[in-house]
Amino acid sequence: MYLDFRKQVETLLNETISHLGIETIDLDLEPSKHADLASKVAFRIASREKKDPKELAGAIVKAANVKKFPLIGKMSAMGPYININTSRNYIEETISRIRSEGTSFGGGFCEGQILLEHTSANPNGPLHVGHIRNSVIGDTLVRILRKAGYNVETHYYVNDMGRQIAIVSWALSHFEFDTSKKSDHSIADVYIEANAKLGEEPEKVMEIDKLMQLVEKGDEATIKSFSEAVLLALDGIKETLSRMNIRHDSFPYESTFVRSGAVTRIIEEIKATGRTKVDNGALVLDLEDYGFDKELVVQRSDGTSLYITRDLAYHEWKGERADRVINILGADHKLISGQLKATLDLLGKPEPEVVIFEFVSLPEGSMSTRRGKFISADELLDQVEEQAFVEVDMRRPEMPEDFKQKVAHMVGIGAVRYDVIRVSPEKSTVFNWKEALDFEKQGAPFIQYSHARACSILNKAQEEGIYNETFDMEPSLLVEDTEVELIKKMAAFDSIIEECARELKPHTLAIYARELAEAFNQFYRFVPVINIDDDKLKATRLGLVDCARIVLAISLDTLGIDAPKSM
RNA sequence: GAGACCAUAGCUCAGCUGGAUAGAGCAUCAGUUUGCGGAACUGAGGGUCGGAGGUUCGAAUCCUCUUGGUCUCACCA
Repeated sequence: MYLDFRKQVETLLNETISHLGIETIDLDLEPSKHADLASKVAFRIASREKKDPKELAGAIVKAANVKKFPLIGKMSAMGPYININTSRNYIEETISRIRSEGTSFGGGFCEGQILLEHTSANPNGPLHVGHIRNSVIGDTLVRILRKAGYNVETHYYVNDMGRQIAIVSWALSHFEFDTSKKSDHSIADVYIEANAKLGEEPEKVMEIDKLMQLVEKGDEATIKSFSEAVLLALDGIKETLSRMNIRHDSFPYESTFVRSGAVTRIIEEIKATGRTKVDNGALVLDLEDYGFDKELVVQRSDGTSLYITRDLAYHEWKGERADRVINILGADHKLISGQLKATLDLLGKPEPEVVIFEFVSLPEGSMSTRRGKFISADELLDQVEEQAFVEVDMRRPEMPEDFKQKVAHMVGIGAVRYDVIRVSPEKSTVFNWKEALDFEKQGAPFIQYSHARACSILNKAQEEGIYNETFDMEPSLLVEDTEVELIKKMAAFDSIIEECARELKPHTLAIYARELAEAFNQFYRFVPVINIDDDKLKATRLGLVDCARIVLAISLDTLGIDAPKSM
């Protein structure tokens, strides 16, 4: 809704400025605390034409034909700033749209095909608390982009032929596999054991190299043993992801690009650029003019492919199938993804948009699956749900066990997801048990609570027969400050989605959802809803509660957090 | 050693392409209608925006230097 208002303001200002005989220029619009939208365009014109910005702002406001635009209310100049407010019509239109559009409110303004890859952790163990930052950022972006209107396909790119997997496969034939545990955890056990062994007896590394060559050549037995190892880990990983409301549409395997011949083809293309040479038997590519000092190794001296080469083939494939290709990657991939983009550019192929997130480390240092130094996602989720159960039990002791468990799950997962997504990806963090288990009052539970509260109010009203979705509302009766604030907040939802989708910054939505919940709580605190005599006003306010319920539910859903009807 | 990213209130963080008195939450302190879910609401205190220069009418935001942290610099992924 806010996007429509903004568009009208843009049209109005452009018309007005050109009417004044001034060349069009960046309108420099921004939301402001002084108005629903503010323009700094007077500064821009002033510096170009050596005029007084205050006078210009005044002149523009005076010349503007506001009446033509139904969503625009008051427009005024405050010094050099032009402040624009929404109209009463905007408020009432917002209400009627939420009621008619329901859960599709606030989205659907973009179109196109997107391929988004996230998580893609090596199948050599369970997801740990660092990996889930990738998963949560990725999945939230997927939900945001879908809400915006894109058709999004999600990928988990599976490394099924790298060195790590060769080690896992080797480990499975040398060490005991514990079938009593979740399979991804048992894979980690043998992987850690194998790495320790290889450290003690370096001559065994040759056996790993041998396995890699066999796989690359297409040796059936080796391929089968690799893929068994991968599936064991992947099954466990999928289970963890699904616990966090995350699922991928497809799991492309690295090996398919080797077997299809795509890797060989792309190596030929790279050679054809004339920028490669053979160094100690390995094929290397010069990317110095892209700012990379060191040459990029594209093929090993024994002829086997490398991660980067397979990834190039994968990206070529992705680029042919989508308008936007997005990857969520950890900070350790900064350099390699830069090299990947440079190489794709060199080959004239579309480059992916890369979202990099910084690492989550432990107080004692960085995490490592290989060394067994990590906190698994499963462990975190178990602990958090357990703590959430304690909280529910404390507040709703009379409720049955399965209710408490269900709520504890929703609240626990919500808390973890919210905690990850509220921080912008470029901040590195240190994992801390005490903080992880502390249910921040204004985090996910706060938003979920607001939703449950709205549901419960409506439920009560329906039982008493004083409200249902078809009741007539009279939006003109909604004039209290807290009511208007709540409505404006709901109206802004589309602009938040638009911004998150454009800049790939999901944390803004987390903040928004919290503010929306806050606006609802304030409204409900200050304005009587059920306990009033005026039936029309009562139905109207209940209708507003219903709208808030809808937008809270959409917001939570877009964050991948369950919206409980009661908690 | 080189490069990239980060540094804002006691703690965790917002702050969009430089622009109107630097914002939230947590924590602390003080309060709240016999009124609808108190996992709620109101208010207060708390900041040399790591440091030093510079560009600009204007800098938390841009440039340079500097300090501290994270990540990277493999024929690993």
